[in-house]
Amino acid sequence: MLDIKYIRENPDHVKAALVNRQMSGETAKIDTLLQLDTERRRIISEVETLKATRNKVSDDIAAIKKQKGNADAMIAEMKTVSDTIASLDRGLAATQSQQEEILLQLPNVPHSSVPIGKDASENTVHKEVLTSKREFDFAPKDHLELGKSLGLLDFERGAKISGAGFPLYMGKGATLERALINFMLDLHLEKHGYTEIFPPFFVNQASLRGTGQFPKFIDQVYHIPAYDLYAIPTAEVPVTNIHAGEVLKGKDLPIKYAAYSACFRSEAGSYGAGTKGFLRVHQFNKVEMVKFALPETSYDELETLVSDATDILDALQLPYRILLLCTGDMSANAAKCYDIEVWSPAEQKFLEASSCSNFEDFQARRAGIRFKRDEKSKTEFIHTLNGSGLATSRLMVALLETYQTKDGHITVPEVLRPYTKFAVI
RNA sequence: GGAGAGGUGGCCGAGUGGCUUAAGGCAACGGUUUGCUAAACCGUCAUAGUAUCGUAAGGUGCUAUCGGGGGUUCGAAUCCCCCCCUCUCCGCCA
Repeated sequence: MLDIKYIRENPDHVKAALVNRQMSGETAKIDTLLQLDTERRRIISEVETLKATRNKVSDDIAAIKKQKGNADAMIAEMKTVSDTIASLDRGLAATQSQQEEILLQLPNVPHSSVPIGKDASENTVHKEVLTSKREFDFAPKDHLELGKSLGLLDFERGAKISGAGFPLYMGKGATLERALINFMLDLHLEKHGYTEIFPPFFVNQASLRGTGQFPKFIDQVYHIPAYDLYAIPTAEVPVTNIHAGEVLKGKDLPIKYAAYSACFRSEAGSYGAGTKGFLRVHQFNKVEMVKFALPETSYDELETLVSDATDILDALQLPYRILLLCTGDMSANAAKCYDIEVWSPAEQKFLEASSCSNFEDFQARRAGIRFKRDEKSKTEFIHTLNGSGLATSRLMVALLETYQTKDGHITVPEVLRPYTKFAVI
């Protein structure tokens, strides 16, 4: 959420951000917002003057009554004042909720280092690491074929149990998945200094609002009406909200959390191309990294977040590239975002395995996450960042395909063997 | 699911309609005293909104906030209703 004061003082900058995000149709909302803001402040000024009067006169009434005097006329007068206050307060609440509704829908302002572009075609390649890219002397099988022939993955039975898009891992496939999760968590804890979190997988609406999935992206989230709970689309939601409504100490920053969770996404409206197997699923596993950082260091923290994620791919010796997303392709909550894509030999294309973003104070303002530099200083909003490190689904695709042998088996990468306890599948 | 007890500032805790601008204590911070530490004493000690002064840091006024929301009243931490959370007991249960 953007600061209404910032919008009031920089309306053209905010409108330009919308245009750069290919949302030029939304710029009129800024004018509406500013009108509501003027109206809101006008009512506040009027109603607070009346409240000050009422508070003053109520004290006078108390004093008169204490001396057994008659205050009937003042009471009658204050009754009409109170009625006016009630009426103004209703108008204020209506104006505020309209303003809030627009504010919650507005996207973040992209950082100045983000390239302006209309869509994914204008993302720029930030870095490519293809040293481990493998030349096959046979036609590589895809992950579906490998998963089926080796008995690792059973999408048909997953569909029988739950529906399409709910993967079922079996035997060494399940073990390999668990090994990947443990390997990634251990690396982040031991080498990168993150604190492990195991969060709830269901959250309330306030948490989704805090990280920005509600209201704009709520159609992507599974909802259980009977309990009014939402299945987390990413551990970002529960982990970022750990500190919702809190004032953190400057000396504790940055705070770095790493969390495994299952992730649930309805992927409404995205059936069709590129949906087979793991390429698009409703449930997947992910290790998520979340940082709470000082505003002046958050962009440095973004760079290390990306390298923390790619360390996994380097260790697994999988080829990948890092994209810097342009204004038109970046998600609404982010100020700057890198995608990490891992190479699929069978698909002959890069698959998104991670998204690392700096939200600046966008989520912090929604979730009320602040900090004080020291005892004396005023509270400021913190900067939040998060990135997958990594999602196992696309990683599993790349891993199975890259490590397949000519006779249809899988060589387990060295770093995973302590976890799998087997070297070949 | 049933019954009961609770939720007050960073923490503890008083507060049954106006005398509370939320008592008192602890912790923290600044200072005085002090050979050093400790103690004592003095002071500071919320958050947000809004208006205003200031180049700014910040100051000042007003308003709101005692788990959340609504109601009664001239006036609510206090009375009423709904909800959330915590604890105790009972029941059920993977």
